[in-house]
Amino acid sequence: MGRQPCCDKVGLKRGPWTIEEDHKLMNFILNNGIHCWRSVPKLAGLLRCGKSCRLRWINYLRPDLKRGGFTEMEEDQIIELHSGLGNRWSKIASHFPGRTDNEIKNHWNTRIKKRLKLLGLDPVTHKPIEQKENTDENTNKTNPHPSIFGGSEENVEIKSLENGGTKEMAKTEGKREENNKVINWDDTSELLNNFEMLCSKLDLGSWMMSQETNTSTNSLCSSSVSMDDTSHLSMDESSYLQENSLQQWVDSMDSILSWDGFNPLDQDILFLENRE
DNA sequence: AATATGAACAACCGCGAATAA
DNA sequence: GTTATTCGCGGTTGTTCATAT
Repeated sequence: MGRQPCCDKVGLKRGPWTIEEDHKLMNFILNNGIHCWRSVPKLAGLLRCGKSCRLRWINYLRPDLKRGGFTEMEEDQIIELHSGLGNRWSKIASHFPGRTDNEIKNHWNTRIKKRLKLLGLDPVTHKPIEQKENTDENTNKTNPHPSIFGGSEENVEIKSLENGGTKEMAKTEGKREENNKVINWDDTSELLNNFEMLCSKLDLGSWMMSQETNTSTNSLCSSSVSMDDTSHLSMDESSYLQENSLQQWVDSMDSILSWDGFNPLDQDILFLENRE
């Protein structure tokens, strides 16, 4: 007898998320927080499994996500961390606030790996490929994870790929099409950035803190969020600003994400109104 | 213009760890 | 201590888009 599936998959939706689903999940989590992923889809009115909701939130909807291509500095740091940590992507991601383990893993597999190969380096061992067979036995005894930044021979300056990041940026900032409905992703990105900006000044810290309290052992995301910026606000100020900016953001998201035939989530709006 | 190929990234799957009962 | 449940992680696959032929 094998392991039971994480959820009853009968009647559950799979594949790419629609804007409406994103909207529902985002609204639910911002209003209620996360207590149990398994119950999230049911309570949020989604035909998805909890695992799928968690992944979508962590990798795509989290307000503190940093989008866009990786900088040269970030790439170098990833390579260095990988040489020491190996494929522990969540550990690596914890060094990059706003980046997800999935994002870093994808970037590694599609770009950095190739770069290292072009430079004659083994992406797994970070050692020169030619000398791998000859030196494996000796080097493994002394240094199992030699960094490419270590010895003079291996101290290779890693340059970004030609046009690095530009394609990704173009893609991210371009149009996003789902279910034959096209929206301008610029607007949503901008909105998320605005919210992030608001959060950094005012409220995200409080929200995250409430999540930490609520979820105790459940970590909300891989990356850590600084609480320092919220410390100067009194509780009243902070919660007032939090509710207002959150309301503004949710309202803005309503207008951006809405399309013909899309019904606003009355329940969620009602919930927000009742909080004031 | 049509087709093939490759790159990038979102999403899924299965496993192990942590926790609850 | 054992079993069941849930979560998080890493590997992998599927889909979309851009570019080459």
